[in-house]
Amino acid sequence: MADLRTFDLNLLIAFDLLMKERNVSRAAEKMFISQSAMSHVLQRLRQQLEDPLLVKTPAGMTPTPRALSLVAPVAAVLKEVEGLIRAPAPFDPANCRRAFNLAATDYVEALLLPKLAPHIARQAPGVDIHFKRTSSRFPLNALEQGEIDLILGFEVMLNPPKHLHCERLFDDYMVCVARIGHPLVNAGLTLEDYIDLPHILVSRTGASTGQVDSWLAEHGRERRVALTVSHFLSASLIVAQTDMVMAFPKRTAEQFAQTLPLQLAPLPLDLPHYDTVMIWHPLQDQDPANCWLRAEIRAACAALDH
DNA sequence: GGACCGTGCTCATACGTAGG
DNA sequence: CCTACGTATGAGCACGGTCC
Repeated sequence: MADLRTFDLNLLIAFDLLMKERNVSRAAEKMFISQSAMSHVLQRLRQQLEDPLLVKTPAGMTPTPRALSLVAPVAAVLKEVEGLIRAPAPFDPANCRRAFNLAATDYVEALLLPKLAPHIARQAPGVDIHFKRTSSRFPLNALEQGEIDLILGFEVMLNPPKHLHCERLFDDYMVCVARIGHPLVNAGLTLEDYIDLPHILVSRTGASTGQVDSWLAEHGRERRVALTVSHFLSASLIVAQTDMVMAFPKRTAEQFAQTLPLQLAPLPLDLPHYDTVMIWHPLQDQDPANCWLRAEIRAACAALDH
């Protein structure tokens, strides 16, 4: 008996058909080859399996006991192989039990989760979502090893490697946030007014200057950062109770202003808009579960503007 | 890139058997 | 005995892989 390296597995398909048809010509037709070719195949099967397999009798081609004993196992093997090569079943969120790990900034988390979480809880009750805070270093290893399914954040900060898939989700820009009733902001904010105010800087990395300071430095100006904090939430609570102001992404500022006594005003400086992107590994591109989650995130982002 | 080799196909035909 | 049907066999060809 030959080993698998030399055994032509296509012979098993022919065997299956020959045993179903018990007729070389009809089996050949089913395999879209000539009768002669199928006869050659049968000859090879006989050599490989060291058994006549089908014997010509007055009743037609009659299987040997060895052939009969192989019918069920060969059919089972072929069915299994067919299952292996068939396209994967579409993702079924309603019956899926798994967890997704997303690396994201607190900005994305605060903005997206209120839209995303209720929808996922309804559509996919067995799916768990774990947001993990991104460090300043791009979590490439975690993404490549499958520990993280998606990365969400500002494109300009992440600067994703070219071989990864990167999709723009929405853009945003900075506004000035102050407490409701703030006298200067109420009156309309000039650059001079803005610079004179005490500022809160939100810095996850601990840096003492931000995008605003860079812009001011380019224009020969400077502001006073009176307080540096690491979270948007604590910054918002402080701004709501003091005359300090902060530069804040407009979308989250609007969100916080719904529950805190905060108002938004245009910044008296010209900062660029920035894109929030979704990044995934090419290995996950065709994965039905990952495709589904990306579609859910897209839908949640589309709902942000409504 | 060309020579060589193995594999699997088709074509033509031989062979075996059953039925008229 | 002839014919029809189904299977087996050998020659030739195309194709892909390996080696130099």
